[in-house]
Amino acid sequence: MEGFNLLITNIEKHLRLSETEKEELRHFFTFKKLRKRQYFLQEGDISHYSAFVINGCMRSYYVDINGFEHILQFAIEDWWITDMMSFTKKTEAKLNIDALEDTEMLLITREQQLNLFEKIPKMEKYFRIITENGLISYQNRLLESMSLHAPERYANFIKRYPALNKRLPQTQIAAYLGITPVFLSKIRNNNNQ
Amino acid sequence: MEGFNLLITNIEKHLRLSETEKEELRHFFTFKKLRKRQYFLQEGDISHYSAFVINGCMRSYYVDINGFEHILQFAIEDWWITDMMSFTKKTEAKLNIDALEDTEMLLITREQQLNLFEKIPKMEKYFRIITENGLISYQNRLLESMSLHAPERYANFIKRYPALNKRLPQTQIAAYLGITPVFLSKIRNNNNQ
DNA sequence: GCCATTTATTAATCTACATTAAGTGACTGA
DNA sequence: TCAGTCACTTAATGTAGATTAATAAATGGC
Repeated sequence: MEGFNLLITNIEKHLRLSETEKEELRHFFTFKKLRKRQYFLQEGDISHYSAFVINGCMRSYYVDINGFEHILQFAIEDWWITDMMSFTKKTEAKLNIDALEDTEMLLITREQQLNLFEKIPKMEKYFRIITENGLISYQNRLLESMSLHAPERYANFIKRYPALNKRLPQTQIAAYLGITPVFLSKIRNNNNQ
Repeated sequence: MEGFNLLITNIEKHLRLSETEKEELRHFFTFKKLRKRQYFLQEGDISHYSAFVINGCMRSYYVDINGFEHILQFAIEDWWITDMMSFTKKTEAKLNIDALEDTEMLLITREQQLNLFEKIPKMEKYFRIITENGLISYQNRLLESMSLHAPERYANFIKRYPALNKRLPQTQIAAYLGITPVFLSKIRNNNNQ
């Protein structure tokens, strides 16, 4: 399966897998390609899958009552993405997830994930760690959004994700930072007074 | 141990425990009391413990370069609180945690937690679920902070935590909502135009 | 290779919320 | 008991960032 090794490498950052376990693991995932702009999840649907990106780029976002998009997460290669609320509780998703570039990924359903925990218990550890890290990064973003002004948040974004800054259109970065593209343009040209 | 049953009840919302397991569990936790205004964790220290609140109220907050406090989380009875980043990675905490009321809690160290996962593997499931829920609620807050105005965020806060709204001073609620107490006063008296 | 759409820039005006300040009542503690 | 702090209110003024609109540049479909 294409890209499966990337996942294995990612898992092995956190724990050791035997060859047998790697072989077993393979059967819990399915491969999927998305075209640029194609939806992976739409608001109101149930997020049956959690996705591990092999290459390309996805985003999860919320559309407010005025139709504006607010980006919660980008996911490039080696990152996980899903609507955690909908995935774990089978509720209707509030988020949309789509592809910003042609993207390849590996999918797992919640049921398969829970089966996996039975079959290879240490995978529970892997997902606990992934989830801890996700929580940390949301916590960090919340904290930044409360304590920093837009130019500083943008500076941190560049420092943290230099690749994304070059790769993504300004509209998307603005929707991630919680500002308008107009204001991001000013920040970039240092006209923000 | 005082309050231990509250923890057991909380765990049993997610999985079954045998009597033996409950007995074993007990040894992984220590009991601690805090006076109102007493620190549980200070910025720069390492968060050795994760705390389960039995009664009282705690908060975690970040102090920005201008000295303003931004509250990330309140924890009343039946809630967990820690600086997840510092707790899991042994880095210097960016957050402070202190008691808003006299508080009793049960503590576990990261080492004890990891031992616990060895000894009672299903406890890994418990903490995975707790962490998933924590991630969901941070995600939700970030989303609200990006897509709603302060009066709507306050309305949601009241709906979600009616008890906290009555119990906490306005200063603390404002620091949680990311606004000034002055502005919260206006919102409450509906003078926010 | 051209037209249509999307993406970025610049400037003028507007608004949600912050800041400062002054005043009130309530709680605290020697 | 009284001074001192603390929590809240109200009002005047200030500002980070939004909105709108006009224009330019880049992109993409056929």
